[in-house]
Amino acid sequence: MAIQVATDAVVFGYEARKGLCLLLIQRKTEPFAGSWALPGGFVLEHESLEQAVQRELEEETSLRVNYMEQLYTFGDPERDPRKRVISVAYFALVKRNGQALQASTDAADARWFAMEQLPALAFDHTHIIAKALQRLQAKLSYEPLGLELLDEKFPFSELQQLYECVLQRPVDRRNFKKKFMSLGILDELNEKSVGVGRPAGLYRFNRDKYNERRQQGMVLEIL
Amino acid sequence: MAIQVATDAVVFGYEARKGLCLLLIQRKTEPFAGSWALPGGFVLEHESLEQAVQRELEEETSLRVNYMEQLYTFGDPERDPRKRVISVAYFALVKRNGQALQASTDAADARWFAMEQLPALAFDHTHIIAKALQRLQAKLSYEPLGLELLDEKFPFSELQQLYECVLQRPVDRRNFKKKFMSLGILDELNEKSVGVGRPAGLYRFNRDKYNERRQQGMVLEIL
DNA sequence: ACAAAAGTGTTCACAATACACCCATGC
DNA sequence: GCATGGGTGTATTGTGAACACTTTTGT
Repeated sequence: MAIQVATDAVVFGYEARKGLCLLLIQRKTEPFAGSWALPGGFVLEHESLEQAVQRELEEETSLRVNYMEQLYTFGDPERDPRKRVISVAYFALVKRNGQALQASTDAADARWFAMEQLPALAFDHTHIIAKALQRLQAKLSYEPLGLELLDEKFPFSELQQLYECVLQRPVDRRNFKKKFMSLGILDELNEKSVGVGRPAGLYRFNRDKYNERRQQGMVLEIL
Repeated sequence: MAIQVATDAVVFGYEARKGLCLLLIQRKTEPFAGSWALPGGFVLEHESLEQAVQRELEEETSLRVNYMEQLYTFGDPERDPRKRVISVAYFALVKRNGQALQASTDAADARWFAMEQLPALAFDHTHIIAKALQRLQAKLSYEPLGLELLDEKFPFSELQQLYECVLQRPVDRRNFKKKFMSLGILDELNEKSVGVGRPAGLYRFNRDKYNERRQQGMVLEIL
């Protein structure tokens, strides 16, 4: 009997109200049927690892992600109680606006959970999530990953709140804006947000400028 | 037919004369028999991934490494011409002083190659090595990994040369020493090196102090 | 007019950089 | 005494951090 290869996706979303959220599915099948778990499943013979994660994610939640990278491979012989399975975990970010979740195929349900209110999880998924959160926090400081979590257009304060929420510490408004704007990857739009208080200018991520700077070997230290 | 799981080890060594070196083995078996490749092989049913890399490394080269961490998992369906194999690559550092290489079991030969003079390699190993080198360069800047490549006792200039060699740029002697010493993780010994020119003071890595600082959440930015 | 959130500049302290001369040993 | 590499300090510049008041809107 051979070793099986699976993938799991740690998918983060962000909402101003709930803060950082995580996408989980409820398992239909043993082991851990009924438990909440990361979306994922076995890799097919002829697909790449990336294709496998994306396929599983779509099958289980009908979701398309905005950013994805490999996180880590978990291979403890005891991580699956039934057989030997190693899992290549991926780390993903998604803009939540609009996209509805829709459980299907292998999942009984799919839901967003606030990071502070995660349910008990199957396998070693708590461990995987911890690693993903570390990665997110680390990368946020030197890559503009936060922009992958926000809507197309957003007020600057939302970006700041995202940073504060993920890094779990306050961020000075003026210093943050100064530094972030100096990266030259945000465009200010001629639109204002609505709501209570003074309307805020809206910004948009300029991916072209970003790629340009990257290619020039520019290091983007944000915090 | 299932997917197979293998591990590969990218093992770096350092020698003042040759600079950064890489450990390669010559394959005995198909595919790519006779080619040079990274040490590695299939994971057994009941061992962890780490155990697998270390076992393979010992079988093929009789070497024990000094530092090891997971690098990345390579899963392109075409990476092995015969069957589907995914490989979990590890990144390792070894102090070269003394330890003799000894090819055995699965390897026809095992040798250190200077990074600038690598032979043609089997599979996607060139790609794996490129990723490992990136990782080494990146980590060297914020973790004292260089110390895992040097002898127990070393003159400060050797550490500096190691950094210059890996990062491929000159480093100012005084600034480098100031910064590195301010980390408080090196002990100066009452011994001097011998050789041509003025004898140099010898230093030793104090792992206890290092772990202490880490636990205090200290960030070690080196360059 | 008041509550709520947005916008904006300056000062200060520390850290990174650049830089050149003298010292100890072996041959 | 000369060649080789080792050792050290200071001045300048740039960057990160701290900090408070005014503006715009809705109610």
